[in-house]
Amino acid sequence: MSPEPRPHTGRRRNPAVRQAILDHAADLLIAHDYAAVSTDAIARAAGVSKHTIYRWWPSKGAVLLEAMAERARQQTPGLNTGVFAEDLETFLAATFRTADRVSGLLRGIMAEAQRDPVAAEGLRQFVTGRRDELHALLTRGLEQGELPPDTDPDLLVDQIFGLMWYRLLIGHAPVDGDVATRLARSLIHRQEG
Amino acid sequence: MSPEPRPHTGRRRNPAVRQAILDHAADLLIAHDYAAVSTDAIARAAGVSKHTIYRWWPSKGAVLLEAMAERARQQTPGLNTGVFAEDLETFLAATFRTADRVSGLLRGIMAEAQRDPVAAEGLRQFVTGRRDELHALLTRGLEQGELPPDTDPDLLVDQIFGLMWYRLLIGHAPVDGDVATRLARSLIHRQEG
DNA sequence: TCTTTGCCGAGACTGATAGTATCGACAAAT
DNA sequence: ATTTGTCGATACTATCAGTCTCGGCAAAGA
Repeated sequence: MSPEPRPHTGRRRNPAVRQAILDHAADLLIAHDYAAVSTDAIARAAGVSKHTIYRWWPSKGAVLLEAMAERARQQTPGLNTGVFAEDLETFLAATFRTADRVSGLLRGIMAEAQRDPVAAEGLRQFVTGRRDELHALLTRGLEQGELPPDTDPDLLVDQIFGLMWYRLLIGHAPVDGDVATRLARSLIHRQEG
Repeated sequence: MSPEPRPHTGRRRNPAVRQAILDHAADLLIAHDYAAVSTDAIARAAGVSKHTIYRWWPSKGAVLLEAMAERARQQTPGLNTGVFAEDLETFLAATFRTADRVSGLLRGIMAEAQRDPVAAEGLRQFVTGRRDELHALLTRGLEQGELPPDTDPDLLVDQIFGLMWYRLLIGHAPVDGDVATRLARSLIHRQEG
């Protein structure tokens, strides 16, 4: 009862096709409204059969999610300089600016995650990764005494990413480097009160 | 060229029908998955023709939005006691608990707002109202010296509501009275550092 | 009471979309 | 050469948002 007696013969998956699907899915979501992005549209833009999409991904949300993760991986916020205040500001500025640039992508994923469990679980994992990064950074700041000693890192992480997503989804205020700076400084400054 | 020479004759709108639509729309969104809530489902549940829904609302998102606003109006967070720390905690606890109870409704609206401009604009107005309330409360706390003097109320409002929405939408952590309390205290405590 | 106006339900209809199924061509490994 | 599996084309089902038409009926004025 070996699960896979024959490793893999026959034609292999074409990586160019996979990349084309992910690229065009991301581009469509960034450029157009979320409502305009259908699997047919993705297939058409990528020059690919819809069948091929569903061969490799279980749902549209799964495609969009992987496309987002792919884009996110391309830009990782810079390494730590060791100076907490500087690191925090850099991290937030890079995160916010990138998020704003691909806001259509993020908003579409979030909407899809509310109806597609696969996308929801994927988004949760993605978000967990980002939260862990920021959590580690904040913990370091806490240990260095750069944050109030009674700070709850979990709560603070959700305040920061929460603000970002909230503004992206509602659109009442910008998500840019300026906000990132102001936010970072407001968190640091408090200890001097 | 009088726009409306005859004020209004003929049969009037039945308020019970309007209420039934809004009630069942909200109930469906709270009880079921967002994906399961269609206009057909709302019409069926409310014992109403789909035609009647579209006579009074321009889109499904508009119905859901008004249903949400209706529910939100039913519970207004308690009045101010004058003690800022107490008021803040009460406001947050009431807001968070209510939001969690109708989380399905909120998540559905947010998803719909990403594809329906009518729902987006409505949600923005709704959210603005809530933001103004909290903003006023925080400003009072700032004037009373209960918050760090360099606090930016706009930023803080978005941190608080941002955390709430972020947790509702991702579902990685609870939105309850406990979180509200911890959050409120973390904001107050800082001045004592 | 009779007529007009407009609400409302029933249900057919269009168009878009997610996801599935079938087929044939073809590429890769043995 | 044969087997295995990829891929495009295309048709298909099912669902859903939103429109349309029809017929019944309730309310207001004459």
